Order: sequence, then structure tokens, then C-alpha cells
Amino acid sequence: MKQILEAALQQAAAQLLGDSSVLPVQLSRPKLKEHGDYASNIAMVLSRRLRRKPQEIAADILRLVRWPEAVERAEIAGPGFINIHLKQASEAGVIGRILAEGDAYGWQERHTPMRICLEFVSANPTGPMHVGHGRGAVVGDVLAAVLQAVGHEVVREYYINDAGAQIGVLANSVWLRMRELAGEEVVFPDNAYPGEYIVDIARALLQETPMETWRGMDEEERRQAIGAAAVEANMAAIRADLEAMGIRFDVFFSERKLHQSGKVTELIEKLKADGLIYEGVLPPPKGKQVADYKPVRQWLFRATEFGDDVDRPLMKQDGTPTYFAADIAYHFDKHQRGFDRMIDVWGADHGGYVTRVQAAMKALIGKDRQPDVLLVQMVNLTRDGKPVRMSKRAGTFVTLREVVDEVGRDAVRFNFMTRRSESQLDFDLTTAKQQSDENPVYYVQYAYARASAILRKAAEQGFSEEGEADFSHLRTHEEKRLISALIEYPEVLAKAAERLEPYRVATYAMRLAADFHSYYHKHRVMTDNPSLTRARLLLIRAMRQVLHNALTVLGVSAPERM
RNA sequence: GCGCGGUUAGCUCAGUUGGAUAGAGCGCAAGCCUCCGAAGCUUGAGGUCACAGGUUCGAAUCCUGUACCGCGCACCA
Repeated sequence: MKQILEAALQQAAAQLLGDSSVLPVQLSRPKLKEHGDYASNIAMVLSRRLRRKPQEIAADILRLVRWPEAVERAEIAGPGFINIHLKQASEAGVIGRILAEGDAYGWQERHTPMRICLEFVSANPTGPMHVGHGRGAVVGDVLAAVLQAVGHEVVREYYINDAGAQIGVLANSVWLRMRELAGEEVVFPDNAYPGEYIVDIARALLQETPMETWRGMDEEERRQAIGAAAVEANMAAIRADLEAMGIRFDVFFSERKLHQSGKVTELIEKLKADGLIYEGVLPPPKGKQVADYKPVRQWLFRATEFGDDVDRPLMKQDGTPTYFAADIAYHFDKHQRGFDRMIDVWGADHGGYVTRVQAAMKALIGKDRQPDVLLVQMVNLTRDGKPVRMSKRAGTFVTLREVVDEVGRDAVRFNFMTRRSESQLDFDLTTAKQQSDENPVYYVQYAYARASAILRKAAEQGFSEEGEADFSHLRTHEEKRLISALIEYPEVLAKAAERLEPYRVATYAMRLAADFHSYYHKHRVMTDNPSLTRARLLLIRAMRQVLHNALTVLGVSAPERM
């Protein structure tokens, strides 16, 4: 409907201008119902170009425009808005469509769906996930669902950083614990991972293979073996945690295998051949002091030519590739796998990384093919309003799993979705657990359960939803609002997909629930007028269906009773 | 010092890419269950949209600067 109206206005405006050049006609949904079902500001936008008053232009447009059947009337209001009122029956027709389409309402089909690689979580396999990872996981998962809903093909991908120095540190940490378990007195260096899970891994390894065998190994061989086993154990835990949140991936992509395949060195060669790297010395970083800075010659990518601040090293002093080099190779690999678009969901602490990866992709595959990066801000975890200290060293680290186990998957997922990714998120364990007003997930689920209860009750009492439905009965203020919200759902999905803002689905669900609760309190569904009752029951059923669809996208359950 | 994000009611946040009287929840005040689920609803009080300029018919929204908070800043990931 929105597109049809926009096209009609566009045509009229073009006629007025005597010029068919594309101009953006955007319809909005007015906050006030008196302002119609849709409103256009086109007259005000054209005011400057035509050097005439917006009201006059609006009047001309109204003379020229050819409205579709569904429009009841259009009027000029305020400073020059064109407010469009639709015929009630055509608005309410959405109820029939929702009930016919069912779970598919809101989904769109595309002639040429995009193949999108959506990378998210990618938590390092050196320990359990924390709540920050959890937020990124939910954002990524819901975004994937949103993109699929509007007709794209999405591959959910997890990049495992199972290479590099950190794995050496991990292996060493486990080895120290193994020696400790064997009765040795050991000192743990500052950079060793302190968690209890390291001890568990150490214990498991000792059960599999006796200490003498480990001691007998060559040092490098032992580090490899322990590192690989520890990565595997951590990844198993991470997968289980993701599972507990209802998150699945299509691809787990190993950095180690990327190196083994030779793709990283190949890529460096390619950059070299393209003249995109050079051997040089970086100046010391400005501002923050780096104690051990030493000028050193290394291979540098010409990032500054593609919008970055400084050129970026691809090789470490010891001759091995940097993480950055592997990451370029990884993104290049995505490109080669034929994706039309790449989206990365990263934690805010990786923010400094965005420009350089985009610069590299700009250099390699062109300006328009850069990955879109969503930076998800930090989560401030509190309990009873007091901050929970997240110190790894002190061992007061709260894992994602503990939070999910404590407050439940639905509450965690929904709460992570109630704010834009750019906003830091306060998450209070106590209120998230409470079934209180402060907890939006129950508000929405309660609306679903309540609607379910009404439909159950109606069936028990013999009210029928069968037969001819006359939606012209639905003319109260609350009914119009509710219907308007139902119509809006596909538009919300489209906008969420376009702007990569999955939280919109959650705020929409809250709005729909609120409209329903208000309606429920103001009007009785079951009346002594069978025709009216039928129309209202179908409205409730449609509302319930849309709420169900939105909750499905959010990965939150829709309970019929609670 | 530089980059990114943030700053809207006492608190936590929305605000449809520049529109109509800036909205929710919590908290506060006052109401609503002999009536389909009160985990809900209604009403009220509460605002210098951080600050200062600018752009225009119109700015919480765009541009410049300032302040404060968070994250990051070679050879870790």
C-alpha cells in the first residue's frame, strides 16, 4: 500500500514539475490518527525548488494525483502536509491477509535475493563467553533472521581465532595447571589465563594421557597438542553456550586452517604484486605511551591510501603474519566464495579495526564491496543496581552461561534487543529475573498469552470465527491503532533490514503489545452481537499471529499460558 | 593527542534519516478486578533534547566548535 501511494504522489509531482526525474517521495505514518493513515511532506520539500508556498503546491498535487481505490480522502494540513485517509475496509483487509499468510506474514520474496555473509560472535577460543559476546550474538542472530525475512540468503558465520600467540599463552596456561595438578609448585605469569576452566581442561588432559607422556614430549609438539585440545574444549563450551541461547551457525571458519591452506601467504604475495605493500618503519604511536617501542622495518599495507590513519603491518618481527593479514585473507576468501555482501558484528573494543579492514577490502575488491561493520557497545552488568566487577584476575568474571542459566533465555535475548547497538546497555540481573513491569519480555509475552486466553475462552463459549467477517465494525480508536500497527509490521522488518537495526523488531513488539493491552481494557471482545464479536476475534487472532511472527524473529518464545 | 560511539523527564531508553503538541517504562501522586488473564489499564505531575554558534519555511535530528562518559590507538587478537 505504501509503495502504491508513493508512486501515485511521485507521478503527480513529476507532472507538476514537468520533469520525470526521480525525487524521493517518502510517506510517514503520523503519530496522531487524525492526521490520516499516511502523510507526505512532498509539498514542503518542493517548496524551495518551485519558490511557492507549500500549501499551494499541495493543492496542485491533490488536483493532479490519481489515487488508488483504497484512498478515502486526502487533505492538506498544517504547514503543507498531505494527509491520506484510507477506507476502513481496505485497512482492515490486512486481517484477512495476516490470517491467510500466517507465519509468513511480514516475509518478503525477492527476484534476486542477495547472498549475505553475516559474521558474528567470533569470540576467542581461549575461554568462556561473557555477556558482551552474548549481546553481539543476539544482535547477529536477530539481524540474520531479519535479513532472511526480507528475502535474502544469509550464511551465519563464526570466525575462530585459533592461531597466533594467544593460543600459545592458552597452551602454556593449561600446561602450568597440569604441572600443578601433578604436585609441582608453579608460578603463574601475569599473562596466563586464570580461570577455573583451565584447570578442568588440564585435568581432562591428564586423565587421557599420563603426565610422563606429556613430559616426554618435545616442547613445541606439546604446545601444539595442548593448544589444539584446549581450543577444542573451549569451542565445545562456546557452542553449548550458543545453543543455550538458541543460536546456530552455518559455518565455523578456522583461522588456523586459513593459514594452513596457504591463503594468507598467497594474499600477501598478491598485495605485493599489486604494489599495495612496502617495507618500512612505523613511527611510534601518538598519545598513549608504548614502553617498548623500537623502530623496526616491516611489511606495511598502504592503508593510508584507502582512508586509514596509518599504514598497517602485515608481518611480525618474527616473520609470521599478523592477525590483520589473516583477517584480510579471511574477508577476501568470503568475497571469493561469492557473497554479494559481508556484514560483521563486532564488539566495541574492536572499533579501531574497522577502518583498516575496510581499507584493505577497498583496495582488493573495490569501494562498494566493503564489509559493513556493526559495533555493539559494552554491556554493564549489575545486580540490584550495583556493578558486577568483571575482573578476570580476581576471578569475579561472570560468564554468559551463568547469566542465561539465572535469568532465562527469553529474558536475555529480549533485553539485549531493547536498545540500539550503539548504546551501551545496562543489564541488571535482579530485574531481568523478576517478572516485573521493568522487564519488557514479560509484557510482550503476557500480551500473547492473554490473546491466546481470549481465543480459548471464545471457543469454549461457542463463539465462532467462521463465516463472513465484516471488518467495518472495527471503527473504534483503539481498533484503528491496532490495525495500523499490524499493517506496519512488514515495514518495520524492511527498515530493520535496510539499516541493519534488528532492535526495531523488539521495540515494535512492545508497541504492538501496548496497543493490544489498551484495546483489551477498553473494549470487550465477546459481545452479544455475533458479527461484531467475529470481527474482533479475528482482529485478536491476527494480532496474536503478528506478535508470534515478531517473537520468532527475535528468537523468543510465545507462550500460550504463563 | 587522534579515531569511533554516546549525551533526550529523577532513573533506563525510544524518537519512522529535517516535520505537526518531543514519547514509553520505572519511580512519584490518584484511580480501575461481582465483567474475556491486574505479569494489565487510565489519569496527573515531571523537559533549556549536554552547551554555544550556524544552515532553512521548519532542527532532538544536518554542519562547526566545546564539555563530560565509554571503547580503542605499531611488532596481541
